[in-house]
Amino acid sequence: MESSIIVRAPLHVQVGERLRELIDQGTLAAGMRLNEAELCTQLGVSRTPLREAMRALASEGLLELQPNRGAIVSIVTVEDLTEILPIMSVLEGLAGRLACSCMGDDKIQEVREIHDTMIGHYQRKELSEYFQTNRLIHELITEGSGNQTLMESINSLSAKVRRARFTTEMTDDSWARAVSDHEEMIDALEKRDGIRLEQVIIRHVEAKGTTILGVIKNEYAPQS
Amino acid sequence: MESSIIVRAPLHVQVGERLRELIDQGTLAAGMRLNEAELCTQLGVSRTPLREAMRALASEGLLELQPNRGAIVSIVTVEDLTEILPIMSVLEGLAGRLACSCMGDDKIQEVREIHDTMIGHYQRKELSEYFQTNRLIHELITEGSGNQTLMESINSLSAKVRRARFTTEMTDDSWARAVSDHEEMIDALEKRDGIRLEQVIIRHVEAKGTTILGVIKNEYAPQS
DNA sequence: TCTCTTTATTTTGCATACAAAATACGTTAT
DNA sequence: ATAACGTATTTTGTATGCAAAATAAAGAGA
Repeated sequence: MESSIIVRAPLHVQVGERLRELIDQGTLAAGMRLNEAELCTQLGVSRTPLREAMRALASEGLLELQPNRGAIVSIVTVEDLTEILPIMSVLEGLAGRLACSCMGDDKIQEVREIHDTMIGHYQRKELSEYFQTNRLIHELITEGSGNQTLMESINSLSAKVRRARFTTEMTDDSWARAVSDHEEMIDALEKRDGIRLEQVIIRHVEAKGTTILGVIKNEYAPQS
Repeated sequence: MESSIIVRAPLHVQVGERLRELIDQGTLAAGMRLNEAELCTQLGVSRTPLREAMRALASEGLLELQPNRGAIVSIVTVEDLTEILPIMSVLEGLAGRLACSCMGDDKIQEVREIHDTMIGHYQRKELSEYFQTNRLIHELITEGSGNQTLMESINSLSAKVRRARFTTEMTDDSWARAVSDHEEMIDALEKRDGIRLEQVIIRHVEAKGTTILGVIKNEYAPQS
């Protein structure tokens, strides 16, 4: 009787995860062509599992397959973001509404603590830490919806937004507004006011989207 | 100089489409195990393109891959529908809101015509034709959003709902309500009142969801 | 008769080999 | 020098073969 059998995941799954990492961390940059043979030697696998993994990533939108011409790391365009952000908005809103019914008191308490931590980072102008805790809050609320499908949808879209890699520098004004949104969010969550939380999140994410798109346009034309 | 070169799609793509059809039409029933060798002879291809196609379908959620144990046609459970329907609701709502800004007058006119046709089917109690035109309206509005990502999300979820294959028999009451919702929808669309259209669609789809889930529960316990 | 073990068969996972398409390169002609 | 053609090389697409895992089957012991 073996007690610790390590059932290692199929190769193509491992390869898929590895590719995801490489894309996420930018080693495989957007627009880059993927050479199968090259990747094979690099990952130490044959073409079959690599290709299977690539199909999977392609149908998730991370890769773009060009018939007889290989695959490139898909590029997240401004147009893509313009499409994605409104969707994120209503989906995260829905997650918030559901979370108000589904989350346990302890989980809400947890969000409250992270929220307070985030406020501290805001007051000390610790941008990076602020973003990290901010993201954590959104993730906890998404999880809190208790809706697996919704989580997956949001995560998939969220990954694309992150891959866009814009330099997010907020103005004092938009930052203050974001924080005030979050104050209202945690309040609505603690009162389990789903409708209100949904509205606040929708507004909040829409504003965030506007900021992002604004920043990106500036990057395209920074001299203006 | 060849003028009509038919660039036939890669095999694995063709296979993927064929599998999708087979699953959609129920030839490959939910829960059914897929034998690679069997499918290969049946489709006249080797295992490699078949397997690649299967990975792709799996990451779209149509198949479920069990390591070393093959693939089964994924089963859409009541829990899945319970998760999916609220998402459909807000996504279709968003599509409606966007459609009010994006659709051309001619397209709206087209929806109006189909709407009137649908009302005719309702009055003559032509259930099947009613559903068909109903679905067409929802699809046109989704398209009308001009948001490709949103369309894909909705279509993907919508496909799962359809695969659940419940017997949709509406009561006179819920049918009347659905029609009245549609009257309000076409009105809001023609007035390009995005906010109102969004609200109506959300309510409408939620109600449809309630009906569906109700019906399914009855099927599970029909004697009650 | 039932259960557990052992063996045989099927089925999946991976690697390799071959074919076809696309790209790169060099040559020739204008 | 440039453009166009043809060849060589690279790269992708598909098929097949072998190994490992899972399932089915058969047999031995209780």
